[in-house]
Amino acid sequence: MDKSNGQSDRTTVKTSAERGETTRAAILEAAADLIAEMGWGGVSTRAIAERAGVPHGAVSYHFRGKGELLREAALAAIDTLFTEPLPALDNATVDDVIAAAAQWYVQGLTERRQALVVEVMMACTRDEKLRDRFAELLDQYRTMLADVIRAEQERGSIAADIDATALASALIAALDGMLLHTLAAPGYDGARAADALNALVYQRGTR
Amino acid sequence: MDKSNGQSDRTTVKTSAERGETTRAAILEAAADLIAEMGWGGVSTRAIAERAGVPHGAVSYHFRGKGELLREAALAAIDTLFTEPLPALDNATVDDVIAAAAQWYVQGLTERRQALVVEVMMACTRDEKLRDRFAELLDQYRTMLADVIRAEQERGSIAADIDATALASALIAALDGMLLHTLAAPGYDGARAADALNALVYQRGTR
DNA sequence: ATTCGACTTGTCCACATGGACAACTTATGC
DNA sequence: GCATAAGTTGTCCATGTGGACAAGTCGAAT
Repeated sequence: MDKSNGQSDRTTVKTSAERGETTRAAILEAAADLIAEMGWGGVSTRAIAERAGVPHGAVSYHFRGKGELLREAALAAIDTLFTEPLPALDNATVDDVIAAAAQWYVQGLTERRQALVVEVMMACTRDEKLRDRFAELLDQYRTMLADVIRAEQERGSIAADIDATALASALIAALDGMLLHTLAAPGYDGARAADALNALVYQRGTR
Repeated sequence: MDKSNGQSDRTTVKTSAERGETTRAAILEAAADLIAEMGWGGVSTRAIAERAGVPHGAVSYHFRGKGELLREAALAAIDTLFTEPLPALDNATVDDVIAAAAQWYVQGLTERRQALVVEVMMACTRDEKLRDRFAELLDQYRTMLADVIRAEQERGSIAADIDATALASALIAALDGMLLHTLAAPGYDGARAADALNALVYQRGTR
């Protein structure tokens, strides 16, 4: 992750520790890829190893088991996936958030990395450890969105009599739902749904 | 499905055809259960057979393969799952739909049958046949919701300058997203999010 | 130079999986 | 009655699976 050398290719010889870190990272990334591609339950450690370009035994060495590997890979991937497209949410508006999300869906339709998000949420249903750790992440994002909403309510662009936290919950759900439909149905027009959502949010504010 | 006898127990002897239909139905129901429980990729034909109370070989006999079985089971289950809680949408309001959905989520949190919906949507990502057939269903529901919205717009309870179809898309996504979060995060307050959604939809209408 | 420890690699195993199928039971049409 | 077709059941097999592990490689510390 945070190595200071330019070379990161697995074949480039470095210290043991560095080499280890590199293959470990490769395995994690391959795992995240495959979760999105095949679904949480459709991933095999062998497929992960193959995609990462390492022998199957390397997985056993670096991770305690499949569950731990998937959890770690998924949470790391989601964190970067969420942080990357929303770099500065400080002065953002709900409008920005919705737009960023919508654009992210469209842009990412070719690579299907976003499916990871839904896969993780469904996996949370069956994996308590994952659920606990993901809940933290989620709460964090919900709180951030609620703050954005409150700021806009003070500015008057969003009706003040709507509970900001509840609205944040509804909006996050709506965005994830749009992601879900975008992934599942080829004909789903996410951008148009996003516009409708925008219209709902701002219809009574002083634009 | 449409048998006229009261007895439907598998052990009760009936005609060959009836017995066949019964075990077939048992397999389908077990399959739908297990998809919701274990995830699309986590289901095995053996587990299905065990849950249905039939020997493993029965699955091979009644279905061409695992994929066909899962598809058929999932689509049938979803159809009843959607139709059942919304019996008469004819004179319904958006309010009704949101309320019904929210209540459905809470009620169903113990049995986790709703997870099936999300599992199917994710499976659509990887199964073209399933995607095509599910898209029809989805389109049907979206159209119905759009009609409800238009009716309310004529009555004036929903702002008329919002595109009904787009709003329907956004609302369905929001509801599915709320389902997703309700399933994944134990602390998620779906009812409150539903209220916020309601407030958004009706905030400018003449209640 | 030698030892040491971290990482790698290939192989092994016990087990689950999906699917096929032959041998059976049993209602139904003749 | 009896042949027949539909449904059932147990068993078999090739393949995939997760995990373990011993032998090997190689740089680092002494």
